[in-house]
Amino acid sequence: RLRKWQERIRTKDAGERNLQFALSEIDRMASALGVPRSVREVASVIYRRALNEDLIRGRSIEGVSTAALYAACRKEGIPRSLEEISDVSRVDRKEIGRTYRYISQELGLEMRPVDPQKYVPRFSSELGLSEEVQSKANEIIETTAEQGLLSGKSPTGYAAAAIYAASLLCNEKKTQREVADVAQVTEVTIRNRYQEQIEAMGIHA
Amino acid sequence: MTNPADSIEIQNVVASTGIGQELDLEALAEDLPGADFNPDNFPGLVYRTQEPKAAALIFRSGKIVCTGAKSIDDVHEALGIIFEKLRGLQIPVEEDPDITVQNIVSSADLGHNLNLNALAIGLGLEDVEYEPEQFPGLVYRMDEPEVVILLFGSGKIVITGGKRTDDAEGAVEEIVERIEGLGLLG
DNA sequence: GCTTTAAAAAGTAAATT
DNA sequence: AATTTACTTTAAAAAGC
Repeated sequence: RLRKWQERIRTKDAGERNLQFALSEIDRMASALGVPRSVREVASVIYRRALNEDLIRGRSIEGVSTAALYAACRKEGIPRSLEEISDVSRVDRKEIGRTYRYISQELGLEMRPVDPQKYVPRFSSELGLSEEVQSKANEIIETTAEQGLLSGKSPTGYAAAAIYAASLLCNEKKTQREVADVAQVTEVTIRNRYQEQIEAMGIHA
Repeated sequence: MTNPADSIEIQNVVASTGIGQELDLEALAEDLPGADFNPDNFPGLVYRTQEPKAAALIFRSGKIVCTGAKSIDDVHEALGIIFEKLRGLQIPVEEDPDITVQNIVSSADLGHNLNLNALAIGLGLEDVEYEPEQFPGLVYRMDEPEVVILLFGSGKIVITGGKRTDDAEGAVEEIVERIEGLGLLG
């Protein structure tokens, strides 16, 4: 009987330690990403729910923690791309993506696709672009997305192209390379999305 | 107007069968020109047929998986060639081994561009997986027929998971109906 | 879970030229 | 900057780790 007691305590302690580890990892990654405390709390709730629903079996605590943080950023409207998330996680991009899809489905998070406009403020400020450029970029995104141009395209590449186009239109030009670097996409992607967007906008240049 | 169902093309058929005879794959790898066998990587021996083009995975148990064929007839033809090759090597092969189709992959064209964002919400976020950051297609799991459909912005789609030829027809009919019901098709 | 096989869709990426 | 090659997703079977 004493053995069972000890086992229970040991198990409870292990579970407690794992939870603490997960929460500290979420905290560490959230700090590295510079996201507000509210996002960490949402991520913690998602992680605890995943734990309660037994979704961690066969998956690493790190992977679920990272996926929970990725989901929390999106839920709170300040998304980080998988690329950015994987920069602060020890889990690779592919694993984060598949774990996110799994917990999202199982917990019924009903996440909506990321709106590229959500990336505009952060990318733009990193590039030192004005409010005017941001408004223009948002206008480009909204208008062209309505025309169906967004289907299947990566939100970061889409936002990057719109910011690049807006910087040209507002005479605050940034190079494709500069925008590509902050958005973590290639210049080729920016070029392709940019061409489609200006054509859809019926823009001169 | 062209019917989307008429655009359906089978792209790949996966089937399984068995010759009812254990095999020495090491020896078979020697006797079958072009056979790939790396037991350290994978327990099956890989053999490819040229016409019809297909690939077979042959296992020690005598069970065989055939994939890559463009039709069910091609599956039978490719496996028939393999059966004959084995018989030619003095390996006893059952008269007419049962061949079971396990999966059919088809492609089709709905003929109109699709707004995948609207579609994800319209079809119900519950049954849909749309993560354009990871993959450009919207993944929709259909109950009847039980298949998985990948929908793209171009209106092109992929139907997979079905075991019968008419599953693709049923799936296209159903998805067109659902999308039209949402007013999201052209 | 993973390993291997094949095929389509479209986006993204990296290596060559 | 154009080409080529390659990887992302879906399904399914096989034997074994």
